[in-house]
Amino acid sequence: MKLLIVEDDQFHASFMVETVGEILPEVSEITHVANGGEGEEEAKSGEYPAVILDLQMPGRNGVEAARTIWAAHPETRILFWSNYADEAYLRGITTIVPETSAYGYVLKTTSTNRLGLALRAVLIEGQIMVDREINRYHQRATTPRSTLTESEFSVLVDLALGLTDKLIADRRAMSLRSVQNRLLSLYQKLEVDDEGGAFNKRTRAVNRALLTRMLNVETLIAAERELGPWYAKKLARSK
Amino acid sequence: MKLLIVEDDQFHASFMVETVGEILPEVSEITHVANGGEGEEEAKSGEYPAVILDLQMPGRNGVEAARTIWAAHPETRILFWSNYADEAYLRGITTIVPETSAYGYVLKTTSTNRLGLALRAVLIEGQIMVDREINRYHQRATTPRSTLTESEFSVLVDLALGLTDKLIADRRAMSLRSVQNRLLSLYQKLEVDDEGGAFNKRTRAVNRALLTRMLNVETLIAAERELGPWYAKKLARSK
DNA sequence: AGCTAAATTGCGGGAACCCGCAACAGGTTT
DNA sequence: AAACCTGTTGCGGGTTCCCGCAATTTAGCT
Repeated sequence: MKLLIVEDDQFHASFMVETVGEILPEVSEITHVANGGEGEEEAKSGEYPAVILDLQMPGRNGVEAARTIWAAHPETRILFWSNYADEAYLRGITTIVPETSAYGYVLKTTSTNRLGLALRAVLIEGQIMVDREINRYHQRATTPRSTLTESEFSVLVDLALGLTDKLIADRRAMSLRSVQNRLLSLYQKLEVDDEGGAFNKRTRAVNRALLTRMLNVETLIAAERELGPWYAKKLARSK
Repeated sequence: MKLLIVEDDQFHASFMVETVGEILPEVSEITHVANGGEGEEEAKSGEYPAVILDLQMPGRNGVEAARTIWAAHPETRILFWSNYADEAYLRGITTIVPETSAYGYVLKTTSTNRLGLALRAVLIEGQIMVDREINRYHQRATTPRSTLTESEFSVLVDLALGLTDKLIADRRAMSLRSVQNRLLSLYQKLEVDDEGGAFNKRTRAVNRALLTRMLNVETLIAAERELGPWYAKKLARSK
């Protein structure tokens, strides 16, 4: 079985190569590339039933790479690993993972034991496995900040891109007032409080989302790339 | 000579220990801790003339750790190393480095050669050394986006914290209109354009600053911690 | 001291934002 | 069928933001 490793940090890459060598005798050949673009290129061949993807990389990040890989080969099993337990990543992954495939998400700080377990479970057995450290964010109803719905999240992204209410309404195909309602519930869930005119709710919400790792810069970069074409088309349409 | 290494990634830490062992025979003893808080604690003893600090760490980050270390022992030589060439880090460092000391800033992706050079130059010779990849950001007048002044930057931080114009004016001790002038020049330098009502300049500016790495989340976390006490005092005052 | 460029502040108004109130639709429960 | 919960939309007005205009202060230079 051939395995593709996409990882820009050479120390982490060599550690991963070594670990896989020890734990997965099924793997006959390991290819290692150092960024998302090369990873997509390499995976295009369809020779890799299993891929390990770093999430934060210069250029195209892991989620974007996964999207194009899965678009061409939906059965590919992908193990993501990352420095951070950002909810934004998990959200990005779960919305693009195909039914037919398997994925995993482990932190780089996990023990070698748990990493080995994930390697086997996801890449060999085709299970879905998410590090409990990450999952913690996803479903703790105990905290005041509850999870966002899908539509709330997309409005949050647009907000963080710096769009006006009107343009968000346009993009997400809803009325202006609905957008503002979404924002209202966002403010509540992010615990954004006016405090008597001390805070600008709009930017404060972005701040809270970033600090709670509900949103991250990589996601914004990717979102910006998606916004570009849409906006250009809109301009052409309105002329 | 005793050396303190503060680094949360174990692979990077062991690589650094190894490299130092090879390149700096002057170092007789290496202590390694895994986060900023422990680093400050360890450095309090004053036994370390030289420190190597990772910048992004869970909990207290490298810039904050450096501040407390330098506050107690201003002659300490500190080499920062980081995954990212964020202008925000460099700005944070240059504003706190004491006259009597030396510092360096290298990327984790630099060659072992250059890293060795920096180790010797900064920790042994007491020079100041900044990776050219980072310095690039600092002083390229050629790009449309020119560098921010100190006061523009502080307004940018407050903006990203989600404060209103009024509160920024209060905090930075200037008039409301001045704050707005600062914002105006910020918008220009960050190339924030209204585009006929499509963008909210406020959030768009934060977005641009984050994507160009002029600002980063770690800086925001630190800024939030500074804001807290001031705001509490203000509330008490106004009562 | 005197002159000029740059920065600071006040004023005013148009636009966007924030949100309470209220009407309405679709789906679920009783 | 009636009550109910959730999500969408319009309207109105109070607030903040954005910025042109103009007067004033500060900083830098001769």
